[in-house]
Amino acid sequence: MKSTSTQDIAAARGSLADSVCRLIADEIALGNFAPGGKLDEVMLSSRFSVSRTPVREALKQLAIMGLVDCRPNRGSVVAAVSAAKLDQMFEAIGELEASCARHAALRMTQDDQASLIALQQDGRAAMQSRDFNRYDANNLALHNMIIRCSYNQILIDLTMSLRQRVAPFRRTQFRNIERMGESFEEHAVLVEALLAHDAVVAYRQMRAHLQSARSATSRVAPAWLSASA
Amino acid sequence: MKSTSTQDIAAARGSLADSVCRLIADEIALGNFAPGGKLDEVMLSSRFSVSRTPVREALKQLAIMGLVDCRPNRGSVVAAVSAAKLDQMFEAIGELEASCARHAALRMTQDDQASLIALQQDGRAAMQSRDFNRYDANNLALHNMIIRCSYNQILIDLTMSLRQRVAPFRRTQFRNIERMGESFEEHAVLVEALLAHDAVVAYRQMRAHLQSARSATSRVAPAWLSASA
DNA sequence: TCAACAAGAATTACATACAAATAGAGGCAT
DNA sequence: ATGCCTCTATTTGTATGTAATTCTTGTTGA
Repeated sequence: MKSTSTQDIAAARGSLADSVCRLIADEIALGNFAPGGKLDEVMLSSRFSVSRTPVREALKQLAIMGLVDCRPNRGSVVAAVSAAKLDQMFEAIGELEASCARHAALRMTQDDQASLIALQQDGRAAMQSRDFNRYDANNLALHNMIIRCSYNQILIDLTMSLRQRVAPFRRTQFRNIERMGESFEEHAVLVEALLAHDAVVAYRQMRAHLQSARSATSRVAPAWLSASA
Repeated sequence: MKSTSTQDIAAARGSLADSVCRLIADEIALGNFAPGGKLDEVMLSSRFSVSRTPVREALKQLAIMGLVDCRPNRGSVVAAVSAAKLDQMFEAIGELEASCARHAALRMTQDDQASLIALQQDGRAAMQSRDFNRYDANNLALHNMIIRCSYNQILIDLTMSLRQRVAPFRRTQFRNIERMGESFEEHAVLVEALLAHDAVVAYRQMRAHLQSARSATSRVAPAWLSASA
């Protein structure tokens, strides 16, 4: 598949390395590069029609972000995390998003609240029409909204970065109607707390919500988890 | 000053880029490179006796870590953060360390507890002898200990990384005896909660502790904070 | 037959050369 | 005199070449 062409590169402003970095990150998140798979520099450079230098810089950046594992003199592979580490990631996301929710409860504006209500209604519609994909997208949008409403760019960056990092391992947990309804109910309590500026409940509810989402996703226990990482 | 020579580079195993990355990070943390100051690639490469390639890769990595600001075609500068952003960083650290404290309360081993007690006693000695530098070091060690005791490598990495990021802006807040005593008392409550496996109090106390440390440091309001970042 | 060693192939790491873009200074026009 | 434009010099971005390390494979010995 040649979904990424030279034009994709040129379109992005800034250095080629950053563009390549984003492109590889997207491919990883989309699952086109399997975890554990080797990322050959010449393969990547020919794929994106650039030289090896920006590819190398991109790989180094991705290593810092935790998406690839860069072994000295031995090449780079897509970071394959152990089940234990994936669990730690979900735990950390829970902590971060819960903190975001608390701050969001205290800081979100009227406009934010309106957007939140709109998202919730969209989620309800998605649930009622049994549209798993739509609900999944809505779930993502709702969480991103709450994260942004923390109005702490550091927290936002950390949380989004970590979410991106687990993206390749995250298959939609909404494959059955029960989980979707459960999720919607949890969202409802959460949104109510946020609208009421109830920081304590918002925090606790977000934490509980991600806990149940965590156990829901952990059941789709996958082969692409490495034994040791 | 030629404190960093070729030998420093050779000593570190692994790629030159990673070594250069660490060296630059250290220089920044130590304040040898002032926030906002330009990081000329040829200057750095001659300083560390390497070519520009590993320097560039190191700068890219540091940009991801947030220590430098890499502007396209305009060079890299040491990340100068605004007072507002610094405050956000302290807030985020508070959230992360509080989460670590909660997990530490539930997960720390007997050995961990013994180490914690030893650290607390060392802190008491430092306070009683009015040794600000020693107390500062002890404070750092105690916090690092608690962070590690979360036994969640993701949380540990995120927290340590963020702490490193604010390091250049952190001057010791223990310049008066009152703050030191205050800090020790807060630590005492915290340690007691940790030893009792009281997650709720440990979380709350760590959060409160970092809050007061934050206001203590924010008073040494510095000139090297950029107006806009 | 299996294990260990050696040689070759492939891939990464680093350096250097070249190209492109930006910032600053100086001149010109208004 | 001031604002704008252009030219130049400096610096960054990319490409390619060279050296070093690792992985593979084939051979030899037990």
